[in-house]
Amino acid sequence: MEEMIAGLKASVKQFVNLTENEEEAFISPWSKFEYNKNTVITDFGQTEKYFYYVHKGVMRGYFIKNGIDYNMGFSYDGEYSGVFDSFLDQSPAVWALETITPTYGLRIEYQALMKLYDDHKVFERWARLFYQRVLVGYGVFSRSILADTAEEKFNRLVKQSPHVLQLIPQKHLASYLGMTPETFSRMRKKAMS
Amino acid sequence: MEEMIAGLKASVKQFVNLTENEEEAFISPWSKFEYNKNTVITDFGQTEKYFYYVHKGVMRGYFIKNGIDYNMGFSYDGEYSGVFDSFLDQSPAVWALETITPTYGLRIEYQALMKLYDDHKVFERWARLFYQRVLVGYGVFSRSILADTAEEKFNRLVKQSPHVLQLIPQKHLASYLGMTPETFSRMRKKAMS
DNA sequence: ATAATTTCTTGATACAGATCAATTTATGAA
DNA sequence: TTCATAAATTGATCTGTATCAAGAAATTAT
Repeated sequence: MEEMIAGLKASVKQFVNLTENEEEAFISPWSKFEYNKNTVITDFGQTEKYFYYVHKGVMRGYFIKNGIDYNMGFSYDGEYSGVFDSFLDQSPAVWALETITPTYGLRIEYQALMKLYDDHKVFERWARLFYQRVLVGYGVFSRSILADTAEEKFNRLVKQSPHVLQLIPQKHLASYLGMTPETFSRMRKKAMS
Repeated sequence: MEEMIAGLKASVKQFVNLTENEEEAFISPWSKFEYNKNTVITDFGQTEKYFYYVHKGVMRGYFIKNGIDYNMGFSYDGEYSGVFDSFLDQSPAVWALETITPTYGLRIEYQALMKLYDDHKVFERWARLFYQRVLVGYGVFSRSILADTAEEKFNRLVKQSPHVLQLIPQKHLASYLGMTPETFSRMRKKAMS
């Protein structure tokens, strides 16, 4: 538990510095969560209740169209997670969240986070900076999706996050890159030779 | 000028309420800008100096790969614009911004905006809420790019923003949707019949 | 361990959308 | 207006990736 809290604090301090008071106010509303692998955390149509800090594990955000499963992104150790859009305006989720590996960490409820924003300016800033960073990541991703071939997308993934090839089933990585598992497998073979 | 300021105020008030003091502090650092059509505002490699409020006109964000021009998005009347990632960490732009139509509005310099954030909590909140909304939009866009056919993407665009077909050259809309101008034209023909 | 299920690989074929090319239409300038 | 340039259309062809299919490898459950 102490280790998780230390991790959460460290993640916040990437963005802002906290006084002792602020640190205490920040930590107290978070509670522990833990899920087995392949467990749906937030399903389609549910309203996202929590904002997650993933201490250990991997989650995937995904949606389904015509029975096909599309991954929008993944959350790893030390990152934040949750169905953002549903959480932000407390509306039904149009995409879902589930674990890929056993996952545990800390989470905070909507009202408690709103109270943090209300009570302390520094958390507004933290959130602004965090969302800004997510936005930059989305930009990188959408430029790749728009302009790169399957081979380029595969090579970029391997270069930027080689570890995910062991962590995440290839079918999920494939849909994340906008290709079929078959094409992903072929690109993998090609890259090795 | 007064009309533009009113527009800027209205755009802020979509997200937060301002006291008279805050309103005054907010408005004063913005200055007018105006560009002809097809004018590069921020080029690749430049550092984005401004955050823009587009009062009237259309801008496009784009990048070039292998000599091909890809549009990442557009800004219309009453919206914010700028090369966000470059602006946020004051680093060289990896995508560029230019006008499509004659465009004018208001803009604020990086340091002045940082000062607003420092001085008034409400502007941190405004920015947080604004970036959150942009993020939701990105999600919609990337789900469409990942899972929709050319025909579906075209139909979605027409349904959601029919006016852009008159405003923006088809070649730009085509690349935004991840297809060639030829395919865009064919989808257009198909949709009419 | 062994069976059952799922994931991954590999080959053959199909097709949506890209590319190439030639007109037509629209936009802008002199 | 008329000319020049750029954008859009349309047809013919090509190709990267999807789809279909079947076997191999890896996981998971009993």
